[in-house]
Amino acid sequence: MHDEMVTLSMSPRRGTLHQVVVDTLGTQIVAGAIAVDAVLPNEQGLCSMLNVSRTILREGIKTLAAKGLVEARTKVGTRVRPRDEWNMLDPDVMAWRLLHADRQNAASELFEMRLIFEPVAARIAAERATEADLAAIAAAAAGMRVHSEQDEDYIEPDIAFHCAILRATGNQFLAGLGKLIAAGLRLSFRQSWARPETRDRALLEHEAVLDFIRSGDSHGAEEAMRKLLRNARADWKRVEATRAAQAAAEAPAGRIEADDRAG
Amino acid sequence: MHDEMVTLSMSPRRGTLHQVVVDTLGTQIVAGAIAVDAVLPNEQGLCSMLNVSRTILREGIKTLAAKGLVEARTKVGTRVRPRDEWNMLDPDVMAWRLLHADRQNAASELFEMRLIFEPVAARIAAERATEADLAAIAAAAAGMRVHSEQDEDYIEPDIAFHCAILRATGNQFLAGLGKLIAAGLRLSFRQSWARPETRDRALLEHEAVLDFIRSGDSHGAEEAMRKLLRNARADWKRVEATRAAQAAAEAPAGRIEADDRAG
DNA sequence: GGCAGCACATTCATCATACAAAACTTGTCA
DNA sequence: TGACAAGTTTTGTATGATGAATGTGCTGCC
Repeated sequence: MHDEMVTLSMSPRRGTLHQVVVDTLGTQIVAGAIAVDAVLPNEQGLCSMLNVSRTILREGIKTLAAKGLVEARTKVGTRVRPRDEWNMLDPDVMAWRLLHADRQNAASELFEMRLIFEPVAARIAAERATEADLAAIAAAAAGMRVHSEQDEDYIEPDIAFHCAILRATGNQFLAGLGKLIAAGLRLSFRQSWARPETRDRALLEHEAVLDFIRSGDSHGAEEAMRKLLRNARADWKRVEATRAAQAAAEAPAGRIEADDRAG
Repeated sequence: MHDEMVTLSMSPRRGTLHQVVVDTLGTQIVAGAIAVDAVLPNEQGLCSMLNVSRTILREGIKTLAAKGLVEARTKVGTRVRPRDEWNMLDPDVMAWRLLHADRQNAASELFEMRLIFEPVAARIAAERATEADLAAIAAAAAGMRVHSEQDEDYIEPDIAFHCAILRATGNQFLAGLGKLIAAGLRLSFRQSWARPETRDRALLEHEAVLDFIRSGDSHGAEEAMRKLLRNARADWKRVEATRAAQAAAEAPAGRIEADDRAG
């Protein structure tokens, strides 16, 4: 029937068996290890591959179907849907892209998205934010300042800051994008602020956005957020380039393998 | 334990039992008939309410969990998650909002989203669109012109037009927004172009966007798309106001009920 | 030889039952 | 009064059986 073997590299990640099934299959599909339009092995086959019962397998398939990755049809089997149909805005799908495949593209596209809507969101927040919204944004900024020394705890208030602004727009679709940003920051942009001076600059930029929003200066808030994101993207690109250079130096794929510890 | 009874108004919609479970529970949750933070009846209870086996019920719950609506935990039961956690960008969740609850808010927020993203997408498309992208956009515009007489067939090429532009950006997150727009247009904005002159104007506006993109005029494309969407939103608001007035006239909730057939 | 219609086989859809594990509650004991 | 342990409730997991749908191939007719 289908020539290409589908082999699954088991990776028992999180707790429940359900999660293992979803993560394993989701990762493989997003990474392209199971090609688009390919038919998965039938239920019995998948059960023995993953060492789970049919109950669990089917629940996992239903979870993937809910995210648009697969479609089960009687007699024909469970087929991977075309990429256009995937719910790219689903946090899990994005996480699979960021973690196991397509990392650079996904991160770059996420920055492009953020540059489109976050400045506008900051502008709207400056116009509409309630006292409670302002308090939430201010609290997040304060949290960033408190944790600006240790880079580990720095990220959560950063996420909270951006989510609070999105929520302050009152638009639930915009607020929903916060989950994408959170996943992106947690999974991919940690290393961006490894350097203290980067964190310091980012902190000031965040506080500037807060001030503009608090004073109701919508244009200022928009521009401040745009500047913040442009700089964050530049930081990320620099780190990414460094990493790529290191990777190229460490694993030259059979080419010259000396010369890499020069100044 | 929890005082508030959870009663389910059965509504066997689409084909499979799984769909019935997901639609029924999803609708009730989004509509607020099952409150946030409420615990659903246990599996046995839900099974008898919905007349399905535990297998099907659990698969449905897993689908809802994949969209962030509920969370099942041993011993504590299946709880409706806070609204912030819902995947508002999931097409199904948005469809439930548009169809059964919160229609005006959802539609209005969707227009705000579109006004943020689509003009920029048109600009990017003008810069990056490949020949294939241009062909797809042009074909959709042609389809609109062909079907500009019958308002039924008008909507699909309209959807295709906007999706093609989003896809032409090469950004898969932006492309993912296409599914939201498609659902919104299909479910909520049909009546906007009931009048032929509205369709004619919209057609010209779409063709203008196409021309700007084709000629690589990114600024022009952005502005043309913005104008298109502003007008579409104005149309929708007018129709919505008319509908609201009619509803108020027809069901005056015990007030005066004559005087409504005056010129 | 080609095409239409029918039987078949495969696959998911659904159901029923049983046991395991987890967590909140309660009761007991120090 | 506190902590610890047992019990009960709920979801998690496994298994086997039956039903429905559909692609495939065969058969027979034209």
